[in-house]
Amino acid sequence: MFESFEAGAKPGVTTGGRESYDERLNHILEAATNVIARVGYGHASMRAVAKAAQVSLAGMYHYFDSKEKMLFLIQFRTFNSLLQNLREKLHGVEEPVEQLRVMVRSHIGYFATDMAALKVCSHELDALTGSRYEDLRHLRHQYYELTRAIIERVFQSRAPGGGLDEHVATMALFGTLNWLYRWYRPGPDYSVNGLANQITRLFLTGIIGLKPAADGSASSAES
Amino acid sequence: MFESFEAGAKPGVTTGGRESYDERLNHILEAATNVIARVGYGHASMRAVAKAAQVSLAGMYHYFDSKEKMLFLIQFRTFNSLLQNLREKLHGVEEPVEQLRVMVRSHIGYFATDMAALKVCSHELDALTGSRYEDLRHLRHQYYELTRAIIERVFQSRAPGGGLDEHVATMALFGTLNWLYRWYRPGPDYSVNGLANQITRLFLTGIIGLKPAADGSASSAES
DNA sequence: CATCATATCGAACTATCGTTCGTAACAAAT
DNA sequence: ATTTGTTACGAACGATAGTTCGATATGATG
Repeated sequence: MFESFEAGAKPGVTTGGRESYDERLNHILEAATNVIARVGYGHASMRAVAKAAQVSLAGMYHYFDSKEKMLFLIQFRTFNSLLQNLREKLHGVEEPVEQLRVMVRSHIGYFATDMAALKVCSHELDALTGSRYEDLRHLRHQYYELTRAIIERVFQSRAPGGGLDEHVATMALFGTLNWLYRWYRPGPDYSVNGLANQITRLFLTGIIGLKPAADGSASSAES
Repeated sequence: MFESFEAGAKPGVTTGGRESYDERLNHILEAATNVIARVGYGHASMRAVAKAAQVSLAGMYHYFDSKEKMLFLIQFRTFNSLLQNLREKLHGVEEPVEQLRVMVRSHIGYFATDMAALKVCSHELDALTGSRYEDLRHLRHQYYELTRAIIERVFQSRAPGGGLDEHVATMALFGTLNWLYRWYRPGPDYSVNGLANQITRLFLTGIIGLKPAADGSASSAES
């Protein structure tokens, strides 16, 4: 289904250089991520990426065939670790509301760790084409299904027959989370956990709803 | 404060042609909006816009100095009418919760009317530079302040001392609304009013909160 | 009719884009 | 030492980008 995004074309490991093949590729992709996050994929020239990565222009084409493949690698790796990250943190958590809190905190935490990568994944969704677009869509769909399943369990356990559309609710949450890159900068004002608690609570009970009981979620500050 | 975005450089009205200057400009901007919404500002070439508007490439530069100015005109006009639209619909509505409902319905309704324009305004926010960016930021800020004031009134009237951050709540709502262009297509499944009611309710009372009784009538959320 | 500003266009200019080619440096293997 | 495959780069290519220029057509004005 997926093309293996690095095996196959991957050359033998070079032990002599200071960096291995994978390390070098990561280094270039990281620089590319920052450039794309700053100026957008369309205006991010390969020359600018090469300069940021301190590699020659032609030298980059040793690691990927094209600019679009470069973007694909960035998005694929980011979405993969985002998904894997969420699955790990969800492990052992059974309570639906707590699963939702874990999901929100995981997403915001990942965003805080690598803002540039998540911005590229949120903002440049349509830049890929053909099979590369489909592969990414498949990954995104897994993330969507995981989240929607949590929301459905919250519905069933807390508000059966509530009348809210699960798809609308899920997309509303993704909208809130994917819009973070436009305004949220982690810092003392809004810590990751504090913001995650606020958004979770907002999504659960709204701006005039009751505060959910339990949970060590202090309203103004977090632990 | 603003540069008048059409006066000053506006030539005299030509009465002879089939279209006036303004009509012609609108026609070109409309075509440009559709192209940019489809392929993104970075990949939308002036040649593609010219072809879509059925104008020669050079002929477009009679209506604006540059590609960036073209994008500015699109965003400026869209945000202006979005803002004016909201102010009109808010006229005479006093109840905070109803004001919020009007705001959400107005935004979604505008989106349904001109999806391409609102997509361009949501997605190409950073493509402008310098004073043009500042002018747009000022407009967006007005829209933000208007919405935030409504949210604050809802807080005060329904959930005083609730502990939620107004800025977070406002940006969460904008995230939900600005993300619509990625998934929402108006139709029989989700009508504008239906979706607006769902999102308003979700924002007010969350996915497990109480359903607010009917419409503007007070739903006692205390206890 | 002559004049003038507006409106429009074909063609070309310059810059920059993504990409490729030929080649040199280097490490490991023969 | 020679071969081989990987890594890296300077230079250039063809395509396309935004923009400009000069000319033409047109309707209004005197």
